[in-house]
Amino acid sequence: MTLAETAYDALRRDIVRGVLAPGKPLRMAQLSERYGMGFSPLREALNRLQAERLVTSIALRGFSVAPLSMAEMWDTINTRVLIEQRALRLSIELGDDDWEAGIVSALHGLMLQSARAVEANADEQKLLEDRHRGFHLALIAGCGSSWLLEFFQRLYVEAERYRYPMLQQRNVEHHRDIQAEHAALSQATLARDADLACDLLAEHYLRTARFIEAQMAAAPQAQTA
Amino acid sequence: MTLAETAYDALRRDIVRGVLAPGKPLRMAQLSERYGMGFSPLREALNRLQAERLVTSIALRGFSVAPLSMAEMWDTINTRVLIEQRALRLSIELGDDDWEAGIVSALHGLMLQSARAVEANADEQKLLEDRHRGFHLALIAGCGSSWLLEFFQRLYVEAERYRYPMLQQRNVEHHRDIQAEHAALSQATLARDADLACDLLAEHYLRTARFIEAQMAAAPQAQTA
DNA sequence: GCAAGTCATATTTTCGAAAATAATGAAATT
DNA sequence: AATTTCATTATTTTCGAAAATATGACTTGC
Repeated sequence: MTLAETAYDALRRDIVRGVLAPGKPLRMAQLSERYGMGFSPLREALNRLQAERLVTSIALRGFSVAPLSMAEMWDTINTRVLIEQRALRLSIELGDDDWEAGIVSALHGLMLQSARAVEANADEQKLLEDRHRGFHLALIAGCGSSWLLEFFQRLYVEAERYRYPMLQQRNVEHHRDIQAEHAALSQATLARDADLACDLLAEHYLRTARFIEAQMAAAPQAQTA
Repeated sequence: MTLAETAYDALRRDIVRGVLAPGKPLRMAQLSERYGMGFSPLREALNRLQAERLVTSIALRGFSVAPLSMAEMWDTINTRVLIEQRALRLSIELGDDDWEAGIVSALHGLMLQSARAVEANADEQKLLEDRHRGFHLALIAGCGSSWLLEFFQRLYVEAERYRYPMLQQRNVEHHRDIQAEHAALSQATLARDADLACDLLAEHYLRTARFIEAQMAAAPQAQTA
């Protein structure tokens, strides 16, 4: 892997996890020391991240971590529902045996990890997050549209920034609820019931959004610092 | 404007217009001479373009112009219809006086330019293209969603790559048809008839796509070279 | 004849310094 | 006291060369 790719991954992770707080200016000298490399690979990573809206920049005044806001969170969730409902319908219509197998496998992996993650360390957290994305990706992987899949990835990362504080929670009941939703969603999808699956998907995301909004209202400084 | 921004604009224009053919490898030394600058600003531009899918890259093997295909054109058009129909419905629901004024103004400018562009030089072509994007943007500018607006921009640029050969045509009848569609679309939107406006929008894009497909079948080497 | 290894060349990637620009603060002016 | 000017410092942006890696031709052994 090149240094630029290393920088991209590291910056992305640190931004999503809030280690680099929203709005924080990213100075080249500082980043160079933090990640142990010269300016070139860092600029390269920052430019990619800017195109993905995780970073903002003004010419000759440098980069900073993109800010967060409740309005943007709702926009992200609503757009996500639009994109994923369409992709899910297409997958249900077009999906083949491999697509079905992918869902079963992803759900299985997610359940295993989810059971373990309540008492988790950082590595297990990351694995759970990967499996979670893997599951939602598996649902729509049969849609046949590279644009829908790309927009899914973009919106997933953005949503992850808002979801991160929630992931830190070790609430057993909450984990169990989410697992049940995943199972129901997977079941409706495999039964090729598009209307039901789309409803469950929307409800799944809206529930999360409402939860985050409530949490944010209680402790707004956590993320929008 | 920084050199990196200059490079970004120039590369983008040359890719969209097919001056740099799809699939063509982009060698740093070559680009450096062509655009009269060092590697740094070029890499910066290429990274942004890669994130926007106008350019592909493989680590240590450099960049190349992203390829075109009929399958991808249809994916682009279909996704565009999804995004813009949603954005149009939201605009019709939420749009204020400024939004309405923007549509009237954009349509007016487009008509003026369109009448002139049949006998056009390169500058008028570019102005027409800007006005065309301006009009479609004006229709959905009231939607209140930065994600929908960003995806609109992304898909517009991609579609422009396919549409470019068509733009070269000096067919008066064809221009008149397109103008009529724009007028009808604008009218339905301002009348707040969401269902009709969405139908007209979809038909507008599908007609273009079918036209391009027919043209491509007749002379496939023009773009997919 | 053909695969695997080896060297020379072409190309990308990275660094470190120089150039260009912005931010800061002190002195001068109104 | 407030504003402007100007130098100083901090920071980004760009360049040119060095390092790292890929490519392709050529040889060698089978």
